[in-house]
Amino acid sequence: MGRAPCCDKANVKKGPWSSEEDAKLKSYIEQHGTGGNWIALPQKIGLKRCGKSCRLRWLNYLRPNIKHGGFSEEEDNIICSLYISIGSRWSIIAAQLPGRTDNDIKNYWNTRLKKKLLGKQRKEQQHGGRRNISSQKQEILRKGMRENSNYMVSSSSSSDHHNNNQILPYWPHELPVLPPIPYSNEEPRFNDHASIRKLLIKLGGKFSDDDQPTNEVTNLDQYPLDNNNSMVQPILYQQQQLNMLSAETLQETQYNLDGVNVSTLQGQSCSQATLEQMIYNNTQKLDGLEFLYGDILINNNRAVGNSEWGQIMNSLLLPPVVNSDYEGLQQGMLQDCAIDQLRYLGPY
DNA sequence: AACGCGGTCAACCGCGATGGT
DNA sequence: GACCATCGCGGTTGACCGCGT
Repeated sequence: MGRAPCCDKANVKKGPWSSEEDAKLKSYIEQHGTGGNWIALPQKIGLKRCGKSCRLRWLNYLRPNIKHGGFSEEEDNIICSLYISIGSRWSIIAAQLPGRTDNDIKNYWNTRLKKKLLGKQRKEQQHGGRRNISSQKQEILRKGMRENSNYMVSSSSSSDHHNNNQILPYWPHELPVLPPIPYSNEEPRFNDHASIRKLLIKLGGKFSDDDQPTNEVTNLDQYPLDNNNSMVQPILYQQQQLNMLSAETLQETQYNLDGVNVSTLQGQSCSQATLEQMIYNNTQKLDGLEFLYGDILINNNRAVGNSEWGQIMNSLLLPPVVNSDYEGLQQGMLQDCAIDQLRYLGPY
């Protein structure tokens, strides 16, 4: 037995809205509000529309202070950065861009930004992209060795919000910073969100077409470097970002660890060992987490894609990173990360 | 002028989440 | 706890438009 339809399909008008319908809906909501029931609303005002359709029309078009089109470079970068962090959660991304709707951002991403990304990647290839990225990374590593030797895990304590912001130069300060979260893809493909995100990370998470050298830092720069092992940095970065999250944001976005909502852990007493184990078990899967490790997993998980995305991703692959103790390191990092997350989430 | 094609975007659809009973 | 109605989200569709041939 299927789900009952939300409205009588036969008596409901579909397709584009007329100006009369718009006017009816707008004036009613402005005077009375939605009444907390979208399904009943169209009958109340004599619209032959589905309640869901009314809601969508209001949210995406009629609502006051809606902006359409004309995305700025800064908005591009925000969308891009958030996409790296949280994936295709358009509603959350839209919440960070006043006046923008999730539908708008989704359309903008699918029709423009993704292509912009492709174009930029081709440019990189024409300029010897693979070697460029590699050498750029090495330069960053060297720079990190010199300048960030004091960076320690403890610097990610929740009291360091201001310091943390300093490593996100183009991130508007009023915006909550969302952490990269486990991203599950049972069968990773090159044209899926995770792959696009990896590509974005490789490209620095920015869409500036500017080929001139700038002082803008890439996402690689955003990971402060540890002189012991640079691979730790994305995880530390994740920790920092998580620490910066407000409890409200966490609850709103409801990050899950193997079905356990992180937000529900707040205020609950639970043994450290149990929670560590729980998070550790989750990270064992590694599906989708690979973007947190940059090249390491990409290279350990080499796949041949026939799609355009596949070719792009393959072109970006770097020589394998040799790390005999990778697994141990990884587990240690993840457990440390888990412990730090739990510290943030509350006493245990 | 007619046609085909690709890009854009408003709207639809289905499903999971949520809240009330 | 089960059930139901509704909400909210992300993916997809299809109408429309501009451009090239």
